[in-house]
Amino acid sequence: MTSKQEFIEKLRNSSLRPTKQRINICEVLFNRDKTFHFTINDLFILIKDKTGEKVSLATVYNTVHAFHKKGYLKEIPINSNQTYFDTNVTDHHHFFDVKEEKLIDLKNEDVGPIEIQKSIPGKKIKSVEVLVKLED
Amino acid sequence: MTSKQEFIEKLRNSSLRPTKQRINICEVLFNRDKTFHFTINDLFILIKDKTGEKVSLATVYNTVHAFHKKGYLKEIPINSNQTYFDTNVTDHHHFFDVKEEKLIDLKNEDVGPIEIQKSIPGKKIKSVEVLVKLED
DNA sequence: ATCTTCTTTAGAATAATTATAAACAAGGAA
DNA sequence: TTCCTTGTTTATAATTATTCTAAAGAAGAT
Repeated sequence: MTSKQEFIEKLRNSSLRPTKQRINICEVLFNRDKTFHFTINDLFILIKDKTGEKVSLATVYNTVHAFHKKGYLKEIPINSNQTYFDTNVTDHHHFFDVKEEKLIDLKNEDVGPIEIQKSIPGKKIKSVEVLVKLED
Repeated sequence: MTSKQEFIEKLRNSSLRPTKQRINICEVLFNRDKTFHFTINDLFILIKDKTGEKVSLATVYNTVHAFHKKGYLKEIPINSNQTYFDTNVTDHHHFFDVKEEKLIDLKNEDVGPIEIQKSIPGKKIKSVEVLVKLED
């Protein structure tokens, strides 16, 4: 459980002004036990439901992108009509249940080390992500 | 090099009528040495350039989806504004050069075997794909 | 030839995301 | 505090990839 005050400091330290909207979004996103997978629209609805205050859709987009840029959110590479984000920014992988359009975390141990044996001159590896699609 | 006649047979065997448009698309997609990564829009433009005949955008969508369904194309999971497809439908992985928005194949040997140690009751694994993002 | 079914097509509809520009709020300086 | 600058929010419009629609056209069977 992170206090409102801690979110304010975290935002300040990232040179993001701690607005009411951003603090609300922080509380919805980061006051959780488990990792959270969401789309912008999921979040938009959740904010209203959980905080009782409405934040405009544009602000949700702005804030999620700002948090992503600062490294507080991770974008999950799937082809879906909507973009998925993850509050777990550590190195890890995903199951994607194609039928139910649901993401499930895979711990790094569940996948084992992945050694990339090829390299591209002038480029370095930014991330290695495994997506395991599930069917019935 | 596959002949037009062979494409016609391939289409018939897949219960897809061999129309002029589909044959043109086959020639653009499958008469290649190397694997080919593309977006619908890439392909739309290429068809005009390579065959001199225009195929409507809707038909390109229809055909690519039909080929995908039949297993002649693979969809590559990246978050991009456009969906990427691959003519290499064998089990393999990708580099994605984020800056240049370019895909590069990774052979299975370049990545090594991936053992998924976790399973979800009632679900089976459909595919395992690794995406390695590259930066400068 | 004729008929049925599948396919193509242009254009409209949809839906996610981004841009715009005006109102507003934060934080600093006086 | 009050003023000022800069960053933020907001509703709405614009953009863009993709899907839908319905009419015209082509394939294949009879």
